[in-house]
Amino acid sequence: MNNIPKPTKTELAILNIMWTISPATVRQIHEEIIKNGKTSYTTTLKMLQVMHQKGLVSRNSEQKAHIYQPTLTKKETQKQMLEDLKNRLFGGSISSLVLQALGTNDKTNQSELDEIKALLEKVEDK
Amino acid sequence: MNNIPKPTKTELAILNIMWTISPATVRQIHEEIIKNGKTSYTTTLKMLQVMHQKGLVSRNSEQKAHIYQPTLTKKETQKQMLEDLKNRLFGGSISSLVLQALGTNDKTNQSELDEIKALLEKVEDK
DNA sequence: TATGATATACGAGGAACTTCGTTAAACTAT
DNA sequence: ATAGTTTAACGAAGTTCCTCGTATATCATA
Repeated sequence: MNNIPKPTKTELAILNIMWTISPATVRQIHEEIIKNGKTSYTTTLKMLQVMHQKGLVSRNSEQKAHIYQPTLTKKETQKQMLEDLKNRLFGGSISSLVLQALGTNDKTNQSELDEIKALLEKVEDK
Repeated sequence: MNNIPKPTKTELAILNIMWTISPATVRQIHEEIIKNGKTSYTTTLKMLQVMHQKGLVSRNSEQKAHIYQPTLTKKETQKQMLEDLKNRLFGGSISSLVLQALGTNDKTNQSELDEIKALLEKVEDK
C-alpha cells in the first residue's frame, strides 16, 4: 500500500519540528526535541525509522548520518487532519466546523478576520 | 483528577451515536453500531464501561439495563477537539485553521457561507 | 592500527486500546 | 420452581504506540 497514515501525537510533534528545520539528521531533530523534555537519542531514532517505514518521512542514506524529510508539507497534513476531524466529528460539514471554530474563539485579531473575509469572497465567487 | 480525556477513535464513533439516541441502554447503542460492521455485544459493553471509568459517559444503574449518556455535549467535544488540533498543528492560531479549512473546501453552499459571514460580523463587533 | 565518538539496527517491555469469551446475576415466562 | 433470555462484570489476548538498552558498523585521529 502507498497510503500515508495519519501521524500519531508524538509523530506530529516530530513533524512540526521537521517542517521548520528539515532536511535534517536524527541528531539535529533530537536536539530540538530535548529542548522541551527528556528523550533518549535512540527513541528519536526509532521514531524516525518507524515514520520512514510508514511513509511519513523520506530519507537519504548516502551519508553515514541519514538525512530525513517529511513526505507531506505542513499544509497538506493540515488539510488531511482537518478532513479527518470534519468526517469524524462534524458530519462531513466544513462550514459546521468553521462556525464552531470561529464561535469558540475570543481573540482573533482584525487582520486575521480580514484574511478570512477576503477568502470568503473568493470562495463565494465560484 | 476530574479531567475528561480526549475520546479515542472508537470512543468517538460511539459518542456520535449516543448524541443522537441517548439516554440509551447498551443494547440500543449496540444495535446502532452493528448497522455498519460486526462487533460483539460484549465489546460495546466493555467500551461503555471503560468510557464510564474515564468519565466520558455517565450512567444510571437503577435498572437492570443501565442507562448511558455522554458527559459532554457534541458541541463541547467539538470545541475541545478543535482546540487540540489547533494547538498541535496550527501553532495555536484559530484563524490559520479556519483559513485552511475554507481554502481546502470546494463545495460550501451559500446558506452556510451566509452563516459564516454573519458570525464573522458578530465576532468583529467585540 | 587501536581507541573513542557517533551512527544505525534491532528487539524487548510497558502502556493504552480494542476485541471477545466466560461467568454470574437478574429477569421472564412457562 | 425451573428453563431460557438478557444483562453486567471481568480477565485475557492481540494490536499499536512509545521508550530505551544493547549490539554493531562507520569514521576520525592519535
